[in-house]
Amino acid sequence: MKMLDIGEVSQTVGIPASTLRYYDEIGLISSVGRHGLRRQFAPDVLLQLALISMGKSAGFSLEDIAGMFGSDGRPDLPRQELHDRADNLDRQIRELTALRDTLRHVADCPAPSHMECPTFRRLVGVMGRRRSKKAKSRSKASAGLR
Amino acid sequence: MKMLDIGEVSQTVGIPASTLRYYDEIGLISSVGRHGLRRQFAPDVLLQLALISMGKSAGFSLEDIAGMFGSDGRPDLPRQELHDRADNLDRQIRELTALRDTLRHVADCPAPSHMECPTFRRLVGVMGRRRSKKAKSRSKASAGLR
DNA sequence: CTACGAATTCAAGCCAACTTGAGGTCAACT
DNA sequence: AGTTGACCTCAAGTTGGCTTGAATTCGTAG
Repeated sequence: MKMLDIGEVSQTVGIPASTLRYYDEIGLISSVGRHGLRRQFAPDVLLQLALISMGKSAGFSLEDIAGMFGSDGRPDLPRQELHDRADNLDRQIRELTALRDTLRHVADCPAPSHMECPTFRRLVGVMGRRRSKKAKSRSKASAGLR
Repeated sequence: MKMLDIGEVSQTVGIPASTLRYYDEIGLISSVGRHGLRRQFAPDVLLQLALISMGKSAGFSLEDIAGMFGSDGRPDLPRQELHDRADNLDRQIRELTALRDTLRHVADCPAPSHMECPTFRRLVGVMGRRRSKKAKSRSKASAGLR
């Protein structure tokens, strides 16, 4: 099995080696051994890093992400928790869509202040409703509160 | 015009008063005056906070968000920049969707390690392609790199 | 065999985004 | 007039996620 050293991984995924070392340190990824001093990574790490990147972009903390997939590929969260997170993502996707539309609107709408523009207010209104607020219970990231 | 004091705003949107004060301090929102010592906010602030919340959930920094809408409701970014950000959001939405699906899959798939599951690999593959890497050029937030 | 360059460790530093705490002010109610 | 409680300021502290720097260790190419 072809191993990668940190430089190759870094090159490939565009993440600094220092960051990869840090991820290794906190157990988010793990090297399969050493060649001399040098960490050797299995190719799977590239997949893991893609996952991590997605997770971060969803606003999850590194700790959360570790819990979802584990550095070994096994999640240590119960199924229900995972489903909940997926549901939160659904909500977040809707919000992002609204934000995207709002941004496009703001870019094109000639109104001097958007607070007065009905279209703007409607777009923002998409997310107006307060959700049940039990959200922050566990890890905070799920509610995008960071 | 009915003004709100910080406690009401805090209550309504579920953001601590300390945070609102902080936002005021950095100019992300602004109070319309004081009643004695107390900041008074126009009701519009609720809309702004909704926007801010969406922006954060998209991974934008507070500074970025300020640039997009301004505490006055006027963006101080050029239209093109706003459109670019909207486009980035599109990409991010796709990633989140993939992550959501992956999460659901992980919750339900019986395979011992997901690295071996083809469905998993395909899902993650949705985002595999490196985008042109010019991404981080300006503010870093747009690429969801934080 | 030696030099090179890529990797290593470890401690310290940095930034954003808040939070906390001490001590003070003020409006409204009794 | 006095008490209450929500608000205020300002400085300092905290957390997460890295980055930086100095001193060191290797493997490989010449």
